[in-house]
Amino acid sequence: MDKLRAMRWFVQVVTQGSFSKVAEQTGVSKSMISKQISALEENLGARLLQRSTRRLKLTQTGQDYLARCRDILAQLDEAEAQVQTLQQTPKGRLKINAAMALGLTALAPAFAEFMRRYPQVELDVHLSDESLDLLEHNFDLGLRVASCSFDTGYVGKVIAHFDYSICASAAYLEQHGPIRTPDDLLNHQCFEYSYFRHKNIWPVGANGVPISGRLKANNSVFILDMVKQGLGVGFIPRFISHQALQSGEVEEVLAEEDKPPMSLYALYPVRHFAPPRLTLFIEFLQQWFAEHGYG
Amino acid sequence: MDKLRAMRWFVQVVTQGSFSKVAEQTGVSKSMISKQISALEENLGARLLQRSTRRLKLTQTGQDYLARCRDILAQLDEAEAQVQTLQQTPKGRLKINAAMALGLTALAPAFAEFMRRYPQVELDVHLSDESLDLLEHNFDLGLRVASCSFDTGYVGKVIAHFDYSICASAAYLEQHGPIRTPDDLLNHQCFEYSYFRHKNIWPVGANGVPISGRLKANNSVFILDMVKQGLGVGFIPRFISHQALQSGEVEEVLAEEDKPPMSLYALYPVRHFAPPRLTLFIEFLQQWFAEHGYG
DNA sequence: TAACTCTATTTCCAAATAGGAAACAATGTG
DNA sequence: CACATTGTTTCCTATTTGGAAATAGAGTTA
Repeated sequence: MDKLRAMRWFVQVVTQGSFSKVAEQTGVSKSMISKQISALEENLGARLLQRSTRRLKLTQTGQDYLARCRDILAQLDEAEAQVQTLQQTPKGRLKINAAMALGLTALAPAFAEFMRRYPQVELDVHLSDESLDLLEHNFDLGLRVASCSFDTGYVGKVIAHFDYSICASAAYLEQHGPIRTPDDLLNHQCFEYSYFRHKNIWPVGANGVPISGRLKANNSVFILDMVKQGLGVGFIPRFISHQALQSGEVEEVLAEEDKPPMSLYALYPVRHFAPPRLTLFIEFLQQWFAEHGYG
Repeated sequence: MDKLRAMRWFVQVVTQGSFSKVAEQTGVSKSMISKQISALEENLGARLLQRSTRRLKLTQTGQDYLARCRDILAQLDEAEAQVQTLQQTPKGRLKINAAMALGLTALAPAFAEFMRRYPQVELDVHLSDESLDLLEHNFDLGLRVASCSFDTGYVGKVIAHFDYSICASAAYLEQHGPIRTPDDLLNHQCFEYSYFRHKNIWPVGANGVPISGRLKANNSVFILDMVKQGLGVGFIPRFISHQALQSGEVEEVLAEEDKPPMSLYALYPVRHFAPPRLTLFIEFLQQWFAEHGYG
């Protein structure tokens, strides 16, 4: 029996409060979790969890053992991190969470380059826009833009700086007239991004401009696509619009106006020793973005 | 792969300096040890041992990892000991070393009683008269009589007190005459015990008596058997002669004379937390011998 | 109270793995 | 230069693992 794995699962079961959740997250069947926890209890000669079908509760013994498990597992990770530091050969898996649009645009080429350079490191990338608890889902790293509400127990580090771009297609501009000052936006189809901090006020000009339009969406890539098709104007992070601007599919307007800066943050758990592959990855990202003009 | 077991084996391999020795002691094939150590290295992505067919040498990484392994494994044992302390249900295996004669006589009934009372505890008893290194062979407990040269890293505790008896068979005494004073021994067939501290001087009377006889042996049980068969007189620990004296097979002579006392020592490794089954076992022995008149 | 839903557990079976015997390779020894 | 000893590899079987599905149990809702 793989006792270490059982211990890891035990810790997860307690933090998740459910066998099934752990099974789902870990990618094994719940029968496995059940069997292994039982085997662990059998092996220890003690019941760790008081189970009912609806609720799990740590026994006194389980409480004590849990703390020791956490400690032991942390030390084990530390030992392996140390080995890899000595070996200079980053290995293992990184479980990464990133916002959907970010992953589909700015991160993809950077990740690809990393994977080419370090063939021993495996990536487990979860793209999602829901802000889920990194700790509970055992993410090694979270990548978020301009989010300052960091999970407790995580460290935030700035990886890159982005800015916004206001985009429209040439066809659209020709049809609806040019945009030369912020106030011109008042008469245009301006698309609202659902999660945008300032809602329907675009932060350009002295006091911002209240915009309106027929489309509101929760995904900037989708909005960009609508812009490409000449349906309106978008306030779009440059890392998303970059390619379309290069290719001429869309044009930037009000480029000279000041727009609020954004930062890409790396969030990772506070640990005594972070595994080398993690620090390596973060440093790699930082350098990659610097080299691509997003320093 | 059972990484914990691999780590244990790795530590053992280093202390023993050999795969084969560990295989023999652990009771698995050497191919297993080899495979598991290799798997551990593979898993870590680092070589731990520099091997030649004749010599093993820790790599720098191995040295670091070894220390952490020791630490982690100790903590794991501690955690499990703690669980069992909370549960009050001693479980697991005790690997015990004891002198041959001791095991065959005094210890056997005590061990049997222990096994009846605590069915969850397994015993792995090694009887041998060679004084081997308890630590290197991973013994939880050593039982030795009057030995004060404790291994380093072990704690010694007195379990019981024995005395000697001078024995002869009724037939022998009838044939060779009675033994009423220490000096009478000079004219008798007195058997010498090879490992006896005082060699051929029996410590009775004012200055001891130099004895001689046709038999010298390194096993008191064997000597007792010779005594039973009427071949001579033996200076025999009472825990060995006890039964024969009770049954009348042999008779005690010079019972009133002072003889040097012996102590039964329990030797066990110094640990932060000894497993409950070990402290339980030692306390049990102590009590058992007290109840049987050897306090 | 009954149907329902979401748990953990058990059962059963196919697939993977563990683990030993023996052949093999390599290195220090006499 | 044989020899003895040690770690590795190979090959094969017995065991174990682990998932799908059935089962069982407890809270929730109609």
